Amino acid sequence: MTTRILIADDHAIVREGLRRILAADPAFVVTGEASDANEVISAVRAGGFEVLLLDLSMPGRSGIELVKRVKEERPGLKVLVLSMHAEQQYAVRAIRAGASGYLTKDTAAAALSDAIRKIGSGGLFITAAVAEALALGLQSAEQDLPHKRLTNREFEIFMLLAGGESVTGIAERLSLSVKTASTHKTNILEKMKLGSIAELVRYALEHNLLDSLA
Amino acid sequence: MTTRILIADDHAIVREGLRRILAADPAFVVTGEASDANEVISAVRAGGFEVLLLDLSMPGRSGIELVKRVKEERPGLKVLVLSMHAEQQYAVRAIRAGASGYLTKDTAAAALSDAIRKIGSGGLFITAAVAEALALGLQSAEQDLPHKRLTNREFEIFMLLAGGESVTGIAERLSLSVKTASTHKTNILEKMKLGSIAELVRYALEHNLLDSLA
DNA sequence: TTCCGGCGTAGGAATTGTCCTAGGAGCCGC
DNA sequence: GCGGCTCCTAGGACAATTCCTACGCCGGAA
Repeated sequence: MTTRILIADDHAIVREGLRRILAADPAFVVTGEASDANEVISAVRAGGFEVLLLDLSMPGRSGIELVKRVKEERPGLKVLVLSMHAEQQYAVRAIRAGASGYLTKDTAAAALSDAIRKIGSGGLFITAAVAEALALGLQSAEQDLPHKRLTNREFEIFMLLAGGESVTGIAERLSLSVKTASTHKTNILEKMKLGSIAELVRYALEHNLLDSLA
Repeated sequence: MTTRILIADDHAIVREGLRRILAADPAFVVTGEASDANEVISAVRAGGFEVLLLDLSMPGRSGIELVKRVKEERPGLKVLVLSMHAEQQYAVRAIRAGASGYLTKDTAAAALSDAIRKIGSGGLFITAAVAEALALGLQSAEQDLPHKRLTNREFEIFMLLAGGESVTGIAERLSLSVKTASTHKTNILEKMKLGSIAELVRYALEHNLLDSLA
């Protein structure tokens, strides 16, 4: 019994490489390719495959959103996310969005076949670290977007940080101790699972929270 | 007559994919792989291949510098740079550093063979747009956008900052003093007239310099 | 009512980053 | 081949930020 696979990656060379890796295993057959989010959605609607091999560094829609849309469209379809990024937060988000597995591109080619085989039979394919992060996060069970879990004060400071204010500047504007502003900043990054101001800014831009700024 | 090739890419899956693509052409034989800069240098010293297929997917990291080091080590070796980034500035920098060609990963697999064949016989493989940018030369092209005025070192650090690295992290990665990394950061912000890391990140996103980050 | 937990607030100690300054290397023009 | 230039590098003193800890407040639960 063969597993039919759709490869989604915006780089032709990577698609071709993946195709050839998968071709080596007779249990797999690649039935199509997609090079951007729209093609993925079209292909999902058309059907004809059991596993979607999805590269998360695709342009346009943020990758996670795409996973969600795919699962809304066809909940039964298995999605294996392939990413450049080892960061757990992406993995966790991808799994929460409905992906069945998360692989980084620095894993061995053999692991790719294993992963597809595993999720094809209904399992999850994730690393121990991701599993743990998921377990820890599950009890809080935030369904909403991370930034909605911030308190009012935190959100206020979040916006100032995204706008480029330093902790000192924030403390002055809000008549707070620098320590307080810094504490909020730390809590915000922790709560939103972000590792730096750079990531915070990306988050804000991706969620259109900065429209008021030039 | 076969062309011997070394594949350098930090992602095992991508290496495997490239290997299989090249395997389809009898004129090529892949004689080795390297997964980081040190392995590349070691392999170059050891020799045994005519073409180095080098992935620059992490532009900030050791990209352009690595090309230079390779060419210092063995000037006769042909280097074909493979990148995630369509941005011309990477291509121009790579060519100036001594690369014989520049391909993005969204080009077709067939183009890869063409490119290797072409540079193997001593030619250059670049797109018309890159050729034009090169021809226009140092002056005009670099007055253009603020980020093009950055030096190679500054641009490298710019990308790391945009990616969320701290000055300390950058200093460690590049084996620099924290003071040096901080000096570069200050100079970058000054040169680009940016007031904070948040603005730097927005700049990078607006100019599509961060496509590889999700 | 009393207790609990989250929120907003900081202090002191420790870490991290900046500012000012400067030296060596390489390159270009004359 | 000698200034003069930019680039990359960093030291010392200082400033900003974080880390760990904690305390009062308030609203909901027991």
